[in-house]
Amino acid sequence: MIIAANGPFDFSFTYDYMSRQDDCLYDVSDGRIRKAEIINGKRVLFDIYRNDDGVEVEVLMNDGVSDRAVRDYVIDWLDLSYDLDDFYRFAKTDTRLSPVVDGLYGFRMVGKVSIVEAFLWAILGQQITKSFAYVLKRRVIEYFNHHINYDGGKYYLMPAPRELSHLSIDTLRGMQVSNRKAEYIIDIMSHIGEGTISKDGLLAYESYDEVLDFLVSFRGIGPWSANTILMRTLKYRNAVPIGDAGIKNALMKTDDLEARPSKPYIERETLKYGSYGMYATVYLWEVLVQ
DNA sequence: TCCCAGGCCTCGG
DNA sequence: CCGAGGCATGGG
Repeated sequence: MIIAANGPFDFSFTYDYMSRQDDCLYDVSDGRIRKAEIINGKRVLFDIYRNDDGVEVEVLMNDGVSDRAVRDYVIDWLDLSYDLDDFYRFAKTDTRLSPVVDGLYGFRMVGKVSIVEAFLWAILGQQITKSFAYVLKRRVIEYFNHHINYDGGKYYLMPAPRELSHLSIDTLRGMQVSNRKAEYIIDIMSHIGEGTISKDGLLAYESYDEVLDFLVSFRGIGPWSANTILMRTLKYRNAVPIGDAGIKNALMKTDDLEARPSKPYIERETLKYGSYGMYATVYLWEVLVQ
């Protein structure tokens, strides 16, 4: 199955980006990204890899997920439906973004389709280094040991929200998750398990402001966490995680600042990007890569 | 030792 | 509404 993008897409950037993460929910090797997932309640394992017309998907194991559902999943995951040229037209007019997008033609945001994963990551990722956050994520997911075995490999699946909400504080503390984060995870996952929070419910909101207010009403979800979810999962093109350490460092570099920029500075500079704020953020993060 | 990591909550003014 | 302090842990 071949999927074309709406505008430019270069799989090698997706591949490089994913290679730099230490995410236990996919494997990267030999030009392929392999992922196990539960779609519509059924397990599936598939590879994605470069194709001249976009990205090729090869299903390796399937409990009955339709091709259409796998296709929609990949489009969502790799953000293939977004009109990236529209962003580029804007970026070329901006002195800060113009050099940043140069050399990254066809780089797209890697999304998080699962809200369970998105909330878990938003909480675990707070304050600590990304590499440590990935260690914590791995510990939580490996604890449940849901996986698909294939060709000698083991491919992990996200646990269900109710499984996560039934974890004890002590179990999470044993994984070196902080006390407060443990509380947040258990609470949020019980909301997802009960349906108070659902992807459809979040997608049904009319405006950015409304869904942001709803998200930050939960303990443990602040502006940064809410905006990471708005970006990667709900695809709000104006979402920017103000206060993010990566944005601070990126702006310090692009704007040649002596010190780390203040929150008002970041807010002012990213707000003017409007509906391009999300992709501006995604590209600014890349200036910190080597 | 101190500061920073893909922050957030609580509390005192 | 705003700023300070605490939280957990690893790395420079």
